Amino acid sequence: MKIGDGVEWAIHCCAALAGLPGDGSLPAAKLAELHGVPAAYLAKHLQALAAAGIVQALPGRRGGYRLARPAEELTLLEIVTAVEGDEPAFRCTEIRRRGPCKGLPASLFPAPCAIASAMARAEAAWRRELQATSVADLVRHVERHVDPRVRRRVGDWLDSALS
Amino acid sequence: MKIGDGVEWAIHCCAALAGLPGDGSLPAAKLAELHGVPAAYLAKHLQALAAAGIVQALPGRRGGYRLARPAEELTLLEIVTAVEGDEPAFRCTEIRRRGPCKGLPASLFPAPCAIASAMARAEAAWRRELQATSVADLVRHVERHVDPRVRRRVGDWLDSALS
DNA sequence: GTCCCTATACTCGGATAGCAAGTGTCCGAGTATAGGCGG
DNA sequence: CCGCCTATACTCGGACACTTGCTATCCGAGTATAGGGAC
Repeated sequence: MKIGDGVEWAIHCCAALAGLPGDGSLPAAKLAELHGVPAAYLAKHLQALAAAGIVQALPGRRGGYRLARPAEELTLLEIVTAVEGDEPAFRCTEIRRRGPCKGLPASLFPAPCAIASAMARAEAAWRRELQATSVADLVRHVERHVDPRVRRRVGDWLDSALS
Repeated sequence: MKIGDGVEWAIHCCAALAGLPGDGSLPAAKLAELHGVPAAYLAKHLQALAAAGIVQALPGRRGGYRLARPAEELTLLEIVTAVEGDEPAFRCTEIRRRGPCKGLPASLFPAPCAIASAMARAEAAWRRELQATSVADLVRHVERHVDPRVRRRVGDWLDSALS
């Protein structure tokens, strides 16, 4: 089980966009430079975020990306789902119907497999926890717990990038 | 994010072994036939279960696998961890230190990244839920909610396999 | 009849190919901007 | 001086290679069993 790097990049990008002043936007190349990741590949994930309605792509010269909705309403679950897909990690292949039970009518297996149910419960708990954190929470955490010198460094870089 | 098929097979195998009478054992080939999966590949995952101390491999002619511990003490989390590995799905690559913050001393980043913390909380909730279900729970569920005709079919097959 | 020995057949275990999905990259379509031109 | 037009430069969007890890398979090492033979 492995979560792709794109998820981490996407969340960091959303947090950065949420920290921009006013309705400022940032192009993919700048977001990649800010996080030190390949620009072309990050663009791929930003497309996924745009398709999911999380960020808004502004075309043209001075274009870029900005959050499509307030950071307060944007949960980590939405970002993870947009990048990784919405199908569950565990997929029951109904192996209980294979082997000696092959050929038995499907009506004999009404309830879902107990294993699939348990795994689904676990994933639901995982999603619930991700939904409890919003991008605004991340921004607040940065404002409170990140060293001022780091914030200053990032702020200066953003000023030069936005000009 | 995707969980390999081997996890589903491993849990089904543990449930089947837990349902065996007395200290009976079942070889990998029979477990594969019972579940309709490739025997050689299932053997690979059974090795992982044996290495983790979940099942016990009995060598020799009449050998096979049996549970190494009581089904009541065996949780789904242990099985999933044994097959998929114990490293977390989300791994923070510390991209906050790259880009314009590159070169800043590491002492400026004492607390873990808020994103990594949130993802870790979600995974902890996932593990907690998996730990709440034991293999014995699965067996009980089968005894209560699975159609008697299905249980009969599997029981007959097991009798012929154990002889 | 009992014990021992040997050959066998079956088991697990690790080392070896194949494939799919994630990873990384590129170039083309489209648009807001900046400058130049005409009025 | 003001408005319009055009060329430009920058943006996003989708199509194209590559690498890692999961999927699938095989053959060799080891052992309990079954049978036969000697006592």
